[in-house]
Amino acid sequence: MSEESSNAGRSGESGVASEGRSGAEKEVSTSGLDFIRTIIAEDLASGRHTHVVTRFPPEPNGYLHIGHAKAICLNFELADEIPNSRCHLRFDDTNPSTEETEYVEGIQADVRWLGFDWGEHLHFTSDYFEALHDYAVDLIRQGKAFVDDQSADEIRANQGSLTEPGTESPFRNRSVEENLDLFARMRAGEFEEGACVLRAKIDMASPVVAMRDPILYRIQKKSHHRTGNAWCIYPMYDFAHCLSDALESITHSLCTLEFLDHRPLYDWILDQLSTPSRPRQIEFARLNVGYMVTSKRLLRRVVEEGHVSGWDDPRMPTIAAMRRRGYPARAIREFCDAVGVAKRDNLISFANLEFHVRQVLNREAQRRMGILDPLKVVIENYPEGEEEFLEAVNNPEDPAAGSREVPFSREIFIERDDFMEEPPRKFFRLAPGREVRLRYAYFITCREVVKNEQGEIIELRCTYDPETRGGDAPDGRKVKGTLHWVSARHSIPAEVRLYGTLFAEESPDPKGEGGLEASLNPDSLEIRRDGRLEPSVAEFAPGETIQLERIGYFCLDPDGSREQPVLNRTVTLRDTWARVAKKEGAAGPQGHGRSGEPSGKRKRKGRGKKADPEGEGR
RNA sequence: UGGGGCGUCGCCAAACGGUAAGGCAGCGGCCUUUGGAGCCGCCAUUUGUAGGUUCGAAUCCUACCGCCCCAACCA
Repeated sequence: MSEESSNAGRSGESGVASEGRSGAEKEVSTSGLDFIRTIIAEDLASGRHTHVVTRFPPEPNGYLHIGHAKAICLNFELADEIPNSRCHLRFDDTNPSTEETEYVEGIQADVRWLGFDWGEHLHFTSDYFEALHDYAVDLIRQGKAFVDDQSADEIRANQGSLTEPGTESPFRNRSVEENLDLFARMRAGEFEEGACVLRAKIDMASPVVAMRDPILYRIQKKSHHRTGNAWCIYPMYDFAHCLSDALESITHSLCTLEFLDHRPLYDWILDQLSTPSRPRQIEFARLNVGYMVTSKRLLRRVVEEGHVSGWDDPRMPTIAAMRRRGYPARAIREFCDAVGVAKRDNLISFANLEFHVRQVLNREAQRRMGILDPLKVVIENYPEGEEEFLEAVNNPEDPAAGSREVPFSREIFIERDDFMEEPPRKFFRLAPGREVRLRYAYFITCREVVKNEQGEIIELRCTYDPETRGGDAPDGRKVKGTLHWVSARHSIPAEVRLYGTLFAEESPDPKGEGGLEASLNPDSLEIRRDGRLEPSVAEFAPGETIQLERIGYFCLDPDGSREQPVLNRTVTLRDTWARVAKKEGAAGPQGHGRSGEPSGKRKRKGRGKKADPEGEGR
């Protein structure tokens, strides 16, 4: 319990202000603050607290997802905003049958990657097992807890229903001595799993089901990932969580709405026991994002049933997956900030997340050229065997990013859907007889279309204007379109993975007809194996994200090599042409390698989701 | 049907009795060597509904309607 050291030092121990400081309520401006920050501002103004201690308390039974990201940002940012405050990372490891070390490591990596630091305050509920046990004994001594020999079925049957009160256990009135003895023997391993449990003695007739003599301890003869076989009784969430908060001097214990009903129990337990501090639980609405699902149970199924390659498959809504896909940590943070904190159910559009991803990538990602679906172009009047290097800006949004040289030669590749034999209105790209600009290179004019026996276009014959080197015509003539390209001879091959949404509908219903299987988007992954990239892409390391001009942002995947990079499409560029083409009704090209884009159906029967059985907020 | 929470623009979200911020999406336009980015403009006479209080109501009161959560020895 040496939890009293604040990162920033010199703050009041439990966060509660010393007497003299409190006094008259100061007026604080809370305008524009979310309700949690409002509460905190008032606590600070009234002198109730001098600083804040929050915590992010994941259970190590799976990887963190976008929903956790919101809780992480909220808790850690609060600690950053308020002087002398801190945020703990606490693993809520009270259930040895589902928890593993693999997850505690993954979770730490994810939180760190998101940009947060818990300093000295890495904690485990399992560190408090002894203290928790002593608190339980205290409760028994007070006559407020008892050992119940009923079976799980009996306990359930006697619990009553939502409209009917439960009935008291026949073991409810055992003496303190007997309970003490029985609990000691539970701990000593004398009973089998399920033989008995420790229950609080509260009120079987309470309209709040959580208050009907809730179970505090159960027997589990399982090895725990940290305590090994030291224990065979493990505390339940409701008992462990509030006390762990109190032991760590947490001031504001933020969790998701499904724990609202548990608050009376949270408070009851703390009211019965003498703890070093008195935390306050505050509930907020969990984050829901379109086409994503945030239930560790479900995500685990998606992984285990092989619908994706793993927890970090770029289609997953996990933090590890978003990292692999190329979502910048900053984008996720800005997204969470923008979404806000409130108590109403929500479903944030996937487009909103993508907006934040594009926003930071636009500022930070270097530009390169690459072709997803190559169409060969021969520039007839360009000397055979010749090559030259053209200067290209690395990031127009960031002059400091400098420039590079891109090789040019007689044979190049352009994007297949940058050419149309019979261009519709408003199609500004290449067409027979039309002149366009090759980015950073020359104006070219299409002279001839070469087809195979099947009538498929296999090559374009063009001419270039040597006067337009770099992309400007000395005579001032303009072109409507600028195309990206790659020198055939110099380019390197690439595999490009295009991702659509993992789920088919904005508000997936894996519990409905067809189950999980039917709710998945069958087109969530499209692999392009014929990609060609300008050679300098080889210089990027796995994990780095670049923009392929006019196409989108792509992250180098660890599966690739320098010789043959593998690119994960992070997000497409906004594609005005796709919208125009659609509006024009033209069956024109759909843009560059679109696949499985959200179709925009917003089916939802009611808002919000069934609570994650492993809700992320606590 | 017991208890609890929540209803403000298509999606988020401010407004705390003084006359509906902002973001996303969308729609126009400008600009552009990325149909990207950027810039400009438009986008709730009305806050689930119906009453009431008040000079004045999204904010207070009443009733109704709707959505979500709670009956794991999970968290």
